[in-house]
Amino acid sequence: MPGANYFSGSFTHRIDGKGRVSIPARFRALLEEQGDSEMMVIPSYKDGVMEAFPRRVLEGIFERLEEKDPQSEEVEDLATYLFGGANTLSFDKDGRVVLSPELQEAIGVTDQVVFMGRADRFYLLSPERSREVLEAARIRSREKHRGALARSRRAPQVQVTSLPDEDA
Amino acid sequence: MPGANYFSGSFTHRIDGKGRVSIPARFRALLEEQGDSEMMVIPSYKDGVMEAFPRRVLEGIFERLEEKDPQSEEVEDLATYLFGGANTLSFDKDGRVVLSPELQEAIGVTDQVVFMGRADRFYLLSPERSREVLEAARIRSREKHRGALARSRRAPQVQVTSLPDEDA
DNA sequence: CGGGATCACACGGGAATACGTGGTCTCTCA
DNA sequence: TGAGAGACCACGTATTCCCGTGTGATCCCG
Repeated sequence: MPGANYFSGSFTHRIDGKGRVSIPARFRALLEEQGDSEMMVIPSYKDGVMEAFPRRVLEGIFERLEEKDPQSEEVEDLATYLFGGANTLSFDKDGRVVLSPELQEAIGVTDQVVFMGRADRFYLLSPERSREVLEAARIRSREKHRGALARSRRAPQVQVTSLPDEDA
Repeated sequence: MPGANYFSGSFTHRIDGKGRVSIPARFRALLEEQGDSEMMVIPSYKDGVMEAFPRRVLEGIFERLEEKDPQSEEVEDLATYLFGGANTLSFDKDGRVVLSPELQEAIGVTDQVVFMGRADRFYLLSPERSREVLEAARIRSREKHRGALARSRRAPQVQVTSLPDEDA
């Protein structure tokens, strides 16, 4: 898969007795493409969810904010949050990372984790939580953005596009 | 048909014991033209329907929205829905993808799938559902867009209206 | 205009490979 | 010396490759 730019898809993997999990091969490839054999993990503002980034992405987020407003309190807090709360998980030759007991507890997992792609990052969460998150996002997207998917760049002329959604 | 820009037509293909299906040659050609040997599949708002895109189209949808309003909750949700709910199906040298059992269940298929072109994307659904969707669209088209086809000089009527399968 | 040869494409199956998963062994550091 | 981390290995299943076959479509030439 040459040049996949984003993390996408959901993958459920097993945690072994030592707390190890395989990173989905596709995610791993993307991470390695971006540099190192590691990922940064910080707690999401969403409950029971951790966010994982390639280091560069995390640093990029910070740098962009800092440029805009170097000394603001907001940036201060963010820096503390990002770097203080971050965990660097480097993966071994087999492409696995170790989830510490604290990490596991934070997302309420014991023997399975879900890796859920989310554009330039991905989530780590429990299977149950993943269903909730996905379903909530789907419903809210549908309400607020009805047609967002339909409104594509090259709007077809004649065809069925502007039809009201059916399902019902 | 060199340079066809849109997915059009309906094709019913068989799912083999391993869950593989051949992508209609025309669709495949269009997909490869747009980049890689893969397609992104996400659940449609329509019930029992999956939507398939070239990856770039999906990414484009996201990027356009993100530019407009990077941190809004709506964009957050959409990103989660799009990327978390997506499946990347890359096709093999023979132009086939595998539909996971979950995918098959989501659209209620067991041994046959319909690929239904829809402009810049296409649908995956069961034969029965495809008839429903098509017929519903046809009827609503007629009500709301009465004359649309007649008015457009170049629009080939056949393409949109006919539509029993193009293949056998 | 017809009828045979050729080609493209959908489909099936066996073989090779990738990937997730479990275990062991060693090295390190307290 | 014991606990934990990391490297290394081993295995089974699932995915991908690769080749073969049939059938329908297309082309070609009489």
